[in-house]
Amino acid sequence: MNIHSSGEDYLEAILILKNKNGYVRSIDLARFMNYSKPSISQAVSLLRDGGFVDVDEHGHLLLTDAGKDIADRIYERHIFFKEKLISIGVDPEIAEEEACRIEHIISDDTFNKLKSAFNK
Amino acid sequence: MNIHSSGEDYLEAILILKNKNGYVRSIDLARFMNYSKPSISQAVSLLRDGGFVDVDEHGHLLLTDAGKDIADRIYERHIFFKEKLISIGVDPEIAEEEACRIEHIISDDTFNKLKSAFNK
DNA sequence: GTTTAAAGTTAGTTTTAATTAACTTTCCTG
DNA sequence: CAGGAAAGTTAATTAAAACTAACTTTAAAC
Repeated sequence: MNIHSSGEDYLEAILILKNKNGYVRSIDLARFMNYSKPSISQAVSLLRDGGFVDVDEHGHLLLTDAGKDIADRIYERHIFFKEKLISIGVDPEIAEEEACRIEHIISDDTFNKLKSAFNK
Repeated sequence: MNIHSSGEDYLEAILILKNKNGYVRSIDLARFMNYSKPSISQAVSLLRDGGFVDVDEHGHLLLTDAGKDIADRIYERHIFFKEKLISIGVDPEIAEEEACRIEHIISDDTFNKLKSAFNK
Protein backbone atom coordinates (compact mmCIF):
# COMPACT_ATOMS: atom_id res chain seq x y z
CA MET A 1 0.00 0.00 0.00
CA ASN A 2 1.33 3.34 -1.08
CA ILE A 3 0.64 6.49 0.83
CA HIS A 4 0.56 9.79 -0.99
CA SER A 5 0.97 13.32 0.16
CA SER A 6 -2.74 13.73 0.79
CA GLY A 7 -2.77 10.57 2.88
CA GLU A 8 0.06 11.93 4.98
CA ASP A 9 -1.98 15.06 5.56
CA TYR A 10 -4.96 13.12 6.79
CA LEU A 11 -2.87 11.04 9.15
CA GLU A 12 -1.15 14.10 10.52
CA ALA A 13 -4.47 15.85 11.06
CA ILE A 14 -5.83 12.83 12.90
CA LEU A 15 -2.80 12.91 15.18
CA ILE A 16 -3.18 16.61 15.87
CA LEU A 17 -6.89 16.38 16.62
CA LYS A 18 -6.40 13.31 18.77
CA ASN A 19 -3.86 15.19 20.86
CA LYS A 20 -6.12 18.20 21.09
CA ASN A 21 -9.50 16.60 21.77
CA GLY A 22 -8.80 13.04 22.77
CA TYR A 23 -10.83 11.64 19.87
CA VAL A 24 -11.37 12.31 16.18
CA ARG A 25 -14.45 11.70 14.05
CA SER A 26 -14.67 12.16 10.30
CA ILE A 27 -16.63 15.34 10.76
CA ASP A 28 -13.92 16.81 12.99
CA LEU A 29 -11.39 16.06 10.33
CA ALA A 30 -13.61 17.66 7.68
CA ARG A 31 -13.85 20.86 9.69
CA PHE A 32 -10.19 20.95 10.62
CA MET A 33 -8.93 20.31 7.11
CA ASN A 34 -11.64 22.32 5.42
CA TYR A 35 -12.70 19.45 3.21
CA SER A 36 -16.16 18.19 2.44
CA LYS A 37 -17.57 15.19 4.27
CA PRO A 38 -17.42 12.95 1.20
CA SER A 39 -13.76 13.76 0.71
CA ILE A 40 -13.06 12.63 4.23
CA SER A 41 -15.25 9.57 3.91
CA GLN A 42 -13.41 8.55 0.76
CA ALA A 43 -9.97 9.24 2.17
CA VAL A 44 -10.67 7.47 5.44
CA SER A 45 -11.85 4.39 3.63
CA LEU A 46 -8.64 4.32 1.59
CA LEU A 47 -6.55 4.79 4.72
CA ARG A 48 -8.49 1.98 6.35
CA ASP A 49 -7.92 -0.27 3.33
CA GLY A 50 -4.24 0.57 3.52
CA GLY A 51 -4.07 -0.34 7.20
CA PHE A 52 -3.24 3.14 8.43
CA VAL A 53 -6.45 3.86 10.29
CA ASP A 54 -9.09 1.92 12.20
CA VAL A 55 -12.59 3.12 12.90
CA ASP A 56 -14.13 2.04 16.20
CA GLU A 57 -17.79 1.44 16.98
CA HIS A 58 -18.29 5.12 17.81
CA GLY A 59 -16.91 6.28 14.49
CA HIS A 60 -13.71 7.40 16.16
CA LEU A 61 -10.64 7.31 13.94
CA LEU A 62 -7.67 5.50 15.38
CA LEU A 63 -4.19 5.49 13.89
CA THR A 64 -2.69 2.04 13.49
CA ASP A 65 1.01 1.60 14.21
CA ALA A 66 1.78 2.14 10.53
CA GLY A 67 -0.44 5.21 10.47
CA LYS A 68 1.09 6.59 13.66
CA ASP A 69 4.58 6.20 12.23
CA ILE A 70 3.72 8.30 9.23
CA ALA A 71 1.78 10.87 11.24
CA ASP A 72 4.67 11.27 13.70
CA ARG A 73 7.18 11.58 10.91
CA ILE A 74 5.20 14.26 9.12
CA TYR A 75 4.30 16.09 12.28
CA GLU A 76 7.93 16.31 13.36
CA ARG A 77 8.73 17.95 10.05
CA HIS A 78 5.78 20.24 10.37
CA ILE A 79 6.95 21.52 13.72
CA PHE A 80 10.52 21.86 12.51
CA PHE A 81 9.75 23.83 9.37
CA LYS A 82 7.13 25.99 10.98
CA GLU A 83 9.47 26.95 13.77
CA LYS A 84 12.38 27.69 11.45
CA LEU A 85 10.22 29.82 9.20
CA ILE A 86 8.87 31.77 12.12
CA SER A 87 12.40 32.26 13.40
CA ILE A 88 13.40 34.04 10.19
CA GLY A 89 10.40 36.32 10.40
CA VAL A 90 7.67 34.57 8.42
CA ASP A 91 4.18 35.27 9.72
CA PRO A 92 3.02 32.31 11.84
CA GLU A 93 -0.10 31.77 9.73
CA ILE A 94 1.97 31.64 6.56
CA ALA A 95 4.63 29.52 8.23
CA GLU A 96 1.91 27.06 9.11
CA GLU A 97 0.74 26.82 5.51
CA GLU A 98 4.18 26.52 4.04
CA ALA A 99 5.32 23.94 6.56
CA CYS A 100 2.27 21.93 5.50
CA ARG A 101 3.61 21.83 1.99
CA ILE A 102 7.32 21.41 2.65
CA GLU A 103 6.81 18.53 5.08
CA HIS A 104 5.74 16.18 2.27
CA ILE A 105 8.44 16.80 -0.27
CA ILE A 106 11.65 16.38 1.71
CA SER A 107 13.42 13.04 1.88
CA ASP A 108 14.34 11.48 5.20
CA ASP A 109 17.99 11.98 4.46
CA THR A 110 17.61 15.66 3.65
CA PHE A 111 15.44 16.21 6.71
CA ASN A 112 18.06 14.65 8.93
CA LYS A 113 20.74 16.83 7.42
CA LEU A 114 18.60 19.90 7.92
CA LYS A 115 18.07 18.96 11.54
CA SER A 116 21.80 18.54 12.08
CA ALA A 117 22.56 21.80 10.34
CA PHE A 118 20.10 23.79 12.42
CA ASN A 119 19.63 22.14 15.76
CA LYS A 120 22.97 22.62 17.31
CA MET B 1 -4.58 32.72 -16.83
CA ASN B 2 -3.39 30.69 -13.95
CA ILE B 3 -0.06 28.97 -13.96
CA HIS B 4 0.41 25.83 -11.94
CA SER B 5 3.44 24.11 -10.60
CA SER B 6 3.80 22.00 -13.73
CA GLY B 7 3.63 25.10 -15.91
CA GLU B 8 6.40 26.66 -13.87
CA ASP B 9 8.50 23.57 -14.46
CA TYR B 10 8.07 23.78 -18.21
CA LEU B 11 8.98 27.44 -18.30
CA GLU B 12 12.04 26.86 -16.16
CA ALA B 13 13.15 23.99 -18.37
CA ILE B 14 12.75 26.13 -21.48
CA LEU B 15 14.95 28.78 -19.88
CA ILE B 16 17.61 26.26 -18.93
CA LEU B 17 17.71 24.65 -22.37
CA LYS B 18 17.72 28.01 -24.10
CA ASN B 19 20.75 29.04 -22.09
CA LYS B 20 22.46 25.76 -22.80
CA ASN B 21 21.72 25.26 -26.47
CA GLY B 22 20.53 28.58 -27.80
CA TYR B 23 17.16 27.18 -28.86
CA VAL B 24 14.51 24.80 -27.55
CA ARG B 25 12.12 22.56 -29.43
CA SER B 26 9.34 20.49 -27.92
CA ILE B 27 11.36 17.35 -28.42
CA ASP B 28 14.30 18.82 -26.49
CA LEU B 29 11.95 19.61 -23.66
CA ALA B 30 10.55 16.10 -23.77
CA ARG B 31 14.01 14.58 -23.45
CA PHE B 32 15.17 16.98 -20.78
CA MET B 33 12.08 16.61 -18.62
CA ASN B 34 11.63 12.94 -19.33
CA TYR B 35 8.08 13.40 -20.49
CA SER B 36 6.35 12.00 -23.55
CA LYS B 37 5.94 14.11 -26.66
CA PRO B 38 2.18 14.41 -26.22
CA SER B 39 2.63 15.69 -22.68
CA ILE B 40 4.89 18.42 -23.99
CA SER B 41 2.61 19.19 -26.90
CA GLN B 42 -0.32 19.60 -24.57
CA ALA B 43 1.57 21.66 -22.03
CA VAL B 44 3.12 23.92 -24.65
CA SER B 45 -0.26 24.62 -26.17
CA LEU B 46 -1.62 25.61 -22.76
CA LEU B 47 1.39 27.83 -22.11
CA ARG B 48 0.87 29.41 -25.51
CA ASP B 49 -2.81 29.99 -24.75
CA GLY B 50 -1.78 31.56 -21.48
CA GLY B 51 0.67 33.90 -23.19
CA PHE B 52 3.76 32.46 -21.57
CA VAL B 53 5.34 30.94 -24.64
CA ASP B 54 5.49 31.64 -28.37
CA VAL B 55 6.40 29.13 -31.01
CA ASP B 56 8.26 30.42 -34.05
CA GLU B 57 8.16 29.08 -37.60
CA HIS B 58 10.94 26.59 -36.81
CA GLY B 59 9.09 25.14 -33.86
CA HIS B 60 11.40 26.90 -31.46
CA LEU B 61 9.88 27.73 -28.11
CA LEU B 62 10.29 31.33 -27.00
CA LEU B 63 9.45 32.63 -23.56
CA THR B 64 7.26 35.73 -23.59
CA ASP B 65 7.97 38.44 -21.04
CA ALA B 66 5.41 36.91 -18.71
CA GLY B 67 6.92 33.48 -19.23
CA LYS B 68 10.44 34.75 -18.70
CA ASP B 69 9.43 36.38 -15.43
CA ILE B 70 8.13 33.13 -14.08
CA ALA B 71 11.05 31.10 -15.38
CA ASP B 72 13.57 33.49 -13.85
CA ARG B 73 11.75 33.52 -10.56
CA ILE B 74 11.64 29.74 -10.34
CA TYR B 75 15.17 29.29 -11.58
CA GLU B 76 16.54 31.64 -8.95
CA ARG B 77 14.86 29.53 -6.31
CA HIS B 78 16.14 26.38 -7.88
CA ILE B 79 19.73 27.56 -7.70
CA PHE B 80 19.28 28.82 -4.18
CA PHE B 81 17.76 25.67 -2.72
CA LYS B 82 20.03 23.34 -4.58
CA GLU B 83 23.09 25.17 -3.37
CA LYS B 84 21.92 25.32 0.23
CA LEU B 85 21.07 21.63 0.25
CA ILE B 86 24.44 20.71 -1.17
CA SER B 87 26.11 22.92 1.41
CA ILE B 88 24.59 20.90 4.24
CA GLY B 89 25.76 17.66 2.68
CA VAL B 90 22.88 16.51 0.49
CA ASP B 91 23.99 14.58 -2.57
CA PRO B 92 23.92 16.90 -5.60
CA GLU B 93 21.57 14.62 -7.56
CA ILE B 94 19.12 14.54 -4.66
CA ALA B 95 19.55 18.26 -4.04
CA GLU B 96 18.60 18.82 -7.66
CA GLU B 97 15.40 16.82 -7.28
CA GLU B 98 14.38 18.35 -4.00
CA ALA B 99 15.10 21.88 -5.17
CA CYS B 100 12.78 21.12 -8.09
CA ARG B 101 9.98 20.48 -5.66
CA ILE B 102 10.65 23.17 -3.07
CA GLU B 103 10.96 25.93 -5.65
CA HIS B 104 7.23 25.79 -6.40
CA ILE B 105 5.76 25.82 -2.93
CA ILE B 106 7.45 28.77 -1.28
CA SER B 107 5.87 32.22 -1.29
CA ASP B 108 7.78 35.24 -2.51
CA ASP B 109 7.84 36.64 0.97
CA THR B 110 9.24 33.50 2.52
CA PHE B 111 11.82 33.16 -0.21
CA ASN B 112 13.02 36.69 0.36
CA LYS B 113 13.29 36.05 4.07
CA LEU B 114 15.23 32.87 3.42
CA LYS B 115 17.61 34.76 1.17
CA SER B 116 18.17 37.41 3.83
CA ALA B 117 18.69 34.80 6.50
CA PHE B 118 21.25 32.86 4.52
CA ASN B 119 22.99 35.18 2.10
CA LYS B 120 24.91 37.34 4.42
C1' DG C 1 12.35 13.94 -55.63
C1' DT C 2 10.92 9.82 -53.12
C1' DT C 3 11.45 7.60 -48.98
C1' DT C 4 12.31 7.31 -44.33
C1' DA C 5 13.09 9.15 -39.90
C1' DA C 6 12.16 12.71 -36.68
C1' DA C 7 9.00 15.87 -34.71
C1' DG C 8 4.56 17.18 -33.43
C1' DT C 9 -0.55 16.53 -32.71
C1' DT C 10 -5.03 14.30 -31.60
C1' DA C 11 -7.82 11.36 -29.12
C1' DG C 12 -8.70 8.64 -25.49
C1' DT C 13 -7.15 6.75 -20.87
C1' DT C 14 -5.28 6.86 -16.15
C1' DT C 15 -4.42 8.55 -11.49
C1' DT C 16 -4.90 11.53 -7.56
C1' DA C 17 -7.72 14.19 -5.13
C1' DA C 18 -11.04 17.12 -4.63
C1' DT C 19 -16.20 18.50 -5.48
C1' DT C 20 -21.73 18.47 -5.33
C1' DA C 21 -26.11 16.16 -4.96
C1' DA C 22 -28.64 12.92 -2.92
C1' DC C 23 -29.18 9.35 0.13
C1' DT C 24 -28.86 6.65 4.64
C1' DT C 25 -27.83 6.08 9.27
C1' DT C 26 -27.32 7.60 13.90
C1' DC C 27 -28.42 10.11 17.69
C1' DC C 28 -30.44 13.67 20.54
C1' DT C 29 -34.32 16.32 22.02
C1' DG C 30 -38.85 17.25 23.21
C1' DC D 1 -40.61 7.08 20.88
C1' DA D 2 -41.32 10.38 16.83
C1' DG D 3 -38.86 13.91 14.15
C1' DG D 4 -35.25 16.54 12.92
C1' DA D 5 -30.45 17.51 12.92
C1' DA D 6 -25.93 15.76 12.63
C1' DA D 7 -22.87 12.42 10.72
C1' DG D 8 -21.55 9.43 7.20
C1' DT D 9 -21.86 7.21 2.51
C1' DT D 10 -22.58 6.57 -2.53
C1' DA D 11 -22.44 8.02 -7.09
C1' DA D 12 -21.22 10.96 -10.50
C1' DT D 13 -18.36 15.02 -11.85
C1' DT D 14 -14.28 17.97 -12.24
C1' DA D 15 -9.47 19.25 -12.72
C1' DA D 16 -4.51 18.76 -13.24
C1' DA D 17 -1.17 16.26 -15.22
C1' DA D 18 0.67 12.56 -16.89
C1' DC D 19 0.32 8.39 -20.27
C1' DT D 20 -0.19 5.24 -24.90
C1' DA D 21 -1.65 4.53 -29.58
C1' DA D 22 -2.20 6.27 -33.77
C1' DC D 23 -1.92 9.81 -36.87
C1' DT D 24 0.13 13.91 -39.54
C1' DT D 25 3.59 16.94 -40.77
C1' DT D 26 8.24 18.27 -41.51
C1' DA D 27 12.94 17.55 -42.63
C1' DA D 28 16.97 14.90 -44.13
C1' DA D 29 19.37 11.60 -46.85
C1' DC D 30 20.15 9.03 -50.58
